[in-house]
Amino acid sequence: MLANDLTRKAREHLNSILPREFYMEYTPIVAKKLLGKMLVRILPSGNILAGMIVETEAYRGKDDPASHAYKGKTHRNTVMFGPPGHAYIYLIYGMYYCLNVVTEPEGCPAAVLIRAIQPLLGISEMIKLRKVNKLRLLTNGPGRLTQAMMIDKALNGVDMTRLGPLYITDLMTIPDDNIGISPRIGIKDGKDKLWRFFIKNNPFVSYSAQRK
DNA sequence: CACTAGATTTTCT
DNA sequence: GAAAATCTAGTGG
Repeated sequence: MLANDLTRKAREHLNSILPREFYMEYTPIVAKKLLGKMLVRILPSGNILAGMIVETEAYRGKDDPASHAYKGKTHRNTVMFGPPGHAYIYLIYGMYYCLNVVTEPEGCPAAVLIRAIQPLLGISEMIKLRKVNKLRLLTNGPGRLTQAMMIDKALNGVDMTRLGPLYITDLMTIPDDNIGISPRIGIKDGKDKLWRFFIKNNPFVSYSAQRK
């Protein structure tokens, strides 16, 4: 789709918020369904930032050794045990934040990590926040997109099914043919599970070698 | 483009 | 005290 058409479509869908039921299903299914949806961030200044989700990973509970919830509830992962549709945000490697959406019914710990987006609205603002000049490096990684959208622990627990500082809307549905699947990135255990999903050949997917 | 060392600090054992 | 769902900047092809 042409860049101009995408931008117009983004503006048209700013208020088509995904309902809580969207997140109730088995997490890998939700992770796949989130491709093509739009992450929207309203800054304290009122500026609107938005981008299409192009890469996700599913994390579950006690059947998933890669998950923060594998060994039960802790202070950090409490949100994962709560109702679906809320933001689970944590600090990784001492300096970057990762954004997840909680999935599956309350009490069943699980979430989808949003690994990359394609910038659509507020791009110049994102460039200021990230201090990079290359468009491709703006939001092609979990730590990068949170920096570009001013997302940190202050937003942990936010309900993303309501209008507010952070939410997700329906932009489009990606056909199965255009979806790539692989093991998750950056984990030690759980590499046998194929729970990473991405839009094939999209330049904003993290790691160029893993884009097909 | 491919590969990698080093940064940095919360979280849990 | 060790590990961590990462990124940047450096080297070399």
